Amino acid sequence: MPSKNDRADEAGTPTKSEQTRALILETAMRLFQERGYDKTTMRAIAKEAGVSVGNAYYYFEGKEHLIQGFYDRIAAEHRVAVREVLERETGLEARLAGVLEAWLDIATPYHEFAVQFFKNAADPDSPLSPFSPESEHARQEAIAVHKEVLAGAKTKVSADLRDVLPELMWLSQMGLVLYWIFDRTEGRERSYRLAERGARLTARGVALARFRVLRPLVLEVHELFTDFLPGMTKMLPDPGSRQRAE
Amino acid sequence: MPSKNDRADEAGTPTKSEQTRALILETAMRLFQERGYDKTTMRAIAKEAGVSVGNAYYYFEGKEHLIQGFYDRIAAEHRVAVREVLERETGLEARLAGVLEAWLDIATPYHEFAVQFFKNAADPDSPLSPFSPESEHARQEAIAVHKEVLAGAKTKVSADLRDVLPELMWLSQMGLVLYWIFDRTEGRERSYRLAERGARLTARGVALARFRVLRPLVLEVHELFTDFLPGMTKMLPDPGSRQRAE
DNA sequence: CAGCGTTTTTGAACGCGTTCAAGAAGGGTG
DNA sequence: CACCCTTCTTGAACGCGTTCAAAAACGCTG
Repeated sequence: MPSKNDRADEAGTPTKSEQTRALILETAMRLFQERGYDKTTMRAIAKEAGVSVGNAYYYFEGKEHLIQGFYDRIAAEHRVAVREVLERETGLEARLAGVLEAWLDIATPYHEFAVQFFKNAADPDSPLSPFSPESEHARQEAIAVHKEVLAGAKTKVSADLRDVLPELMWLSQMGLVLYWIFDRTEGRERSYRLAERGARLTARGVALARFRVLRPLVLEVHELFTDFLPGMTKMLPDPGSRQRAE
Repeated sequence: MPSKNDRADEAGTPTKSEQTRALILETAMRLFQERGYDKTTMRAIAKEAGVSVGNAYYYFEGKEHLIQGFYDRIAAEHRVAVREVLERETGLEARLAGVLEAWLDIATPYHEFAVQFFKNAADPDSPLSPFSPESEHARQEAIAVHKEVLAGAKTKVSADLRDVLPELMWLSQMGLVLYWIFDRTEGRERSYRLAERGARLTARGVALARFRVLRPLVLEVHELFTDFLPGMTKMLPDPGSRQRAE
């Protein structure tokens, strides 16, 4: 493993080790873009980067782990794009739609790899899954975006929903991503429409949540998600924790 | 490819070819159960079945395709179990919950392979995906179950919803399956609770759908799904666009 | 039965992801 | 500098899924 105590200096000069690691990662991402994931072999990556195959495995646990680079890149670009949207918009619907559409915009060039991405997401044991403990940080950041979407909106949100809604919105964003992966329409047109519609639906749902008739339904939703959402993040690896809420 | 015109006789004596095919499939499924998917090699399957590796590839396109057997098996068992439930129950909630819980019961022994399953589901190009054209038949059958759940229930269902609801219910069943795959609790306890809660939520949602305030929301949901659900099944393959890498 | 096209079967060979034992570089310490 | 310990690098070798050219078995027709 790369050493833990190298003079990394937080944004100082990168170590030799760090340079090698970065070189391998960048080469891999370039080749993935050029040839696609499957057609890019570990041997080719190593050769192109001027290192040995074994060396690539010294820095990365396996081929799949090299796509983490895309994940980080998209997340970073999304954070920037989101800032602009949230400074501009004040309505809940517009804010949510903006966030979702920004994601679609940014992810466009990577649509091809998204499948590979998702194959990992499908494996609960993979550290690359969005539900894995290793992704906890990224997941929390993504949820934080939705907290801000909600917090900055003029729309009043019922107290019941305020806690769970961001996680719910993140989950439905994952749903959108899933749809997008399967979307073969020109320019992912349908995904954009789904984002727009989904945002509208969410906004209207939130607006309606204060009506009396909806009380039981809102409660139901609330219970469902407080019960199962935190469970989702916690139920995976976890040494000996049992359920709490009834 | 195995010949198309063998004297299969619809439930008559199986051809030699069919026997070999079945032998390979059964051997594979047995070994998958005994050792798990990854630890079962194609060589081992062939050896155990007393055929050559190449022969296995003559009947099945690849290793993944051998898990289709589980898919069919679960579906068949589920149809039987569902019939009992639907004869017994009359309330929408109980019917839906029964159907979902029956699925969980039946799928229990296969939880281990579910991941593999889902990795295929994640690939839009894989014929094993529940969204693929090849799965059309199985999907329609599954949706038909939900149509019956709805049709046989005493609960009145608003006309708007009647058309899309079965597909929606199927989709949320897929969601449950996803949750179940990730569920590591003892006896998949949480999945059962999610099924129960989900059924309750659905039933209450349907019951409330006739209130006036909800008009716009219901319409929204309706439009969303008529727009995107049939699209989902139709947008994938398309006539001319077979491209599949060579 | 001989001849011939089709279906089925074979197993060596290929390409790829991954592992690992062995060696090279680096960097302290006396 | 000589020593040793850690970090890094190497590439041959392994196991597996998959392919394919060639052989065998089958089934039909004259």
